[in-house]
Amino acid sequence: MAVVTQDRPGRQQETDDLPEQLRVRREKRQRMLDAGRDPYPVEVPRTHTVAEVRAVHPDLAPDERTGDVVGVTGRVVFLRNTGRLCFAAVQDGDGTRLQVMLSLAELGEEALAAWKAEVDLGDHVLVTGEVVCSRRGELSVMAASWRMTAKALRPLPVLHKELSEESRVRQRYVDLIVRPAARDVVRTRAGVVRALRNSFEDRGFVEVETPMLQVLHGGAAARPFRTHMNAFDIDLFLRIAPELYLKRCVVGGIEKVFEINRNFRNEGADSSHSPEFAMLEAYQAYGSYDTVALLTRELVQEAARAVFGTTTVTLADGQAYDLGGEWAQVTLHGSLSEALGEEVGVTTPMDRLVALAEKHDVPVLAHYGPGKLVEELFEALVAPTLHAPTFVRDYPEETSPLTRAHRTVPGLTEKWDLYVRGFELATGYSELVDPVVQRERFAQQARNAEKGDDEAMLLDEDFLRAMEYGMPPAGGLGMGIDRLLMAITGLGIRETILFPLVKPE
RNA sequence: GGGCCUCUAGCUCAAUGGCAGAGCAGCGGACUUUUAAUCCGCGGGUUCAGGGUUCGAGCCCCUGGGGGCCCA
Repeated sequence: MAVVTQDRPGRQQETDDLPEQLRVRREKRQRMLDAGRDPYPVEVPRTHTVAEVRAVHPDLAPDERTGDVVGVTGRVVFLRNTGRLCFAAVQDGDGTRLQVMLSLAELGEEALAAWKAEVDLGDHVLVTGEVVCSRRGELSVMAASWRMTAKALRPLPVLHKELSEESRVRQRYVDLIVRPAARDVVRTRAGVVRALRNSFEDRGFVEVETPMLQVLHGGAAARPFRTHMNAFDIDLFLRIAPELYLKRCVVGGIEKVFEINRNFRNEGADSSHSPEFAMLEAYQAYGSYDTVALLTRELVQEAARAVFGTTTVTLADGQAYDLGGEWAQVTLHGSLSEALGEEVGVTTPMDRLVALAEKHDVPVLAHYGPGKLVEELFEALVAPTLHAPTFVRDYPEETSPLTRAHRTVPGLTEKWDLYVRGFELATGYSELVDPVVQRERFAQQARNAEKGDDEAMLLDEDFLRAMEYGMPPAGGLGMGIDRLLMAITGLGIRETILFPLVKPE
């Protein structure tokens, strides 16, 4: 792309309006250009990363010289311009720091003066010289030459205090520069996703990518985002779940299939919800909710081991949290009955549930059926108490329209939710594969929509057609990647997502 | 949706209704061993926006906006 720049009479005026520190840096950049020194060179002769220099010379004695000449690059994070011997620390991309020293004797008057006049905190520089150790015992590069590799036009924030929470999120690039923990989260997340893929690979699963732009949204109970496609002049939805497409894959013979990708839900944003979030879904033909429960536990434990080397993870608040071993299993109605001190089951009448809800200050909405109300009671009374990883099993048919009926208890489905530290981390099912029953469930959803349930699913005729070709029995699971990061790090969701959505400034 | 807290210099934060400040950062000067160096000097503000009360508002009141926490 060709960019035409020209000096306009107003240019000086524009820079006059800037805060002093931004103006000063722009002027330094211009002075470098005027002097024929490129503040943004295309290529610089880096010979070693900072970490490599540190690895080669781990234990130099004070004042020791090595004879090794290296070229290191990094962002200047410490700057001490004294008379004839200057000190700086550069930080490499991985956060490793190294001292550089610039002396009148080694550099000469002109290069040293240029360093003092042109280099600010935050600039990227290349320093070439001998690896030495300072009199105070600090591993250093004694500069024989230096050059700017990228002039920063904005000052770094104070390096000794944390950025405000809002700045961290709005300017994550700055957060990443100044806060090692922010960089760690990025690497932890990458490690977790890699571990998940490895675990699936080991078990013979195939990774696929299914549509994010959908004519009909389905596969979950949630409000969707809408968008418009100009070429076909049709409205589309951003997907709320990949489920109905992954099941089409299973129909087609991809018997072990998974997808890790983004879902979009047009709902609130708070410390545990993001409108776009990364989701894992997996389907296993000839499996059931029991086999995917085991798979889920192994996925989480293998991810923790891959990233931390242990299933006992240390959370952000310093608490240790054990994800190892077998995990507890309770039933939805059983755990709720225990919390209520009164037996409730799938046949407990609506008026009794409403009375219990009122007693415990749980709001009852008009379109709630008994199943939905039981779940609301559970979420209010039981979920927050489930600290250790716990599978909560056997949910009402009413709220699980894509799930197979329980093999022994009428009115229930073979579904579990996995709770960790009080929040829902994953969910699993014995999938419904009877197309006639599936059609009836969709019809019920349509009736719910008419009663005002804006999370009700739409009837997907093509999905039903796929089911009518025959889908083998299967277990399915879904797990939020962001939630998984929260579970093993103890961080809020805005810390696990690099660039969470924030309202425009 | 409700309640509470918060928004001031590049960053992090102070400031009984009475001259808008500090640390770091910046600018000028000194310093060949500094580690958030030290010393001398200097600049830097639409106090989130708009309205109101007042002799006088960063502070009190109202409306709106951003962020956070708690509750539902």
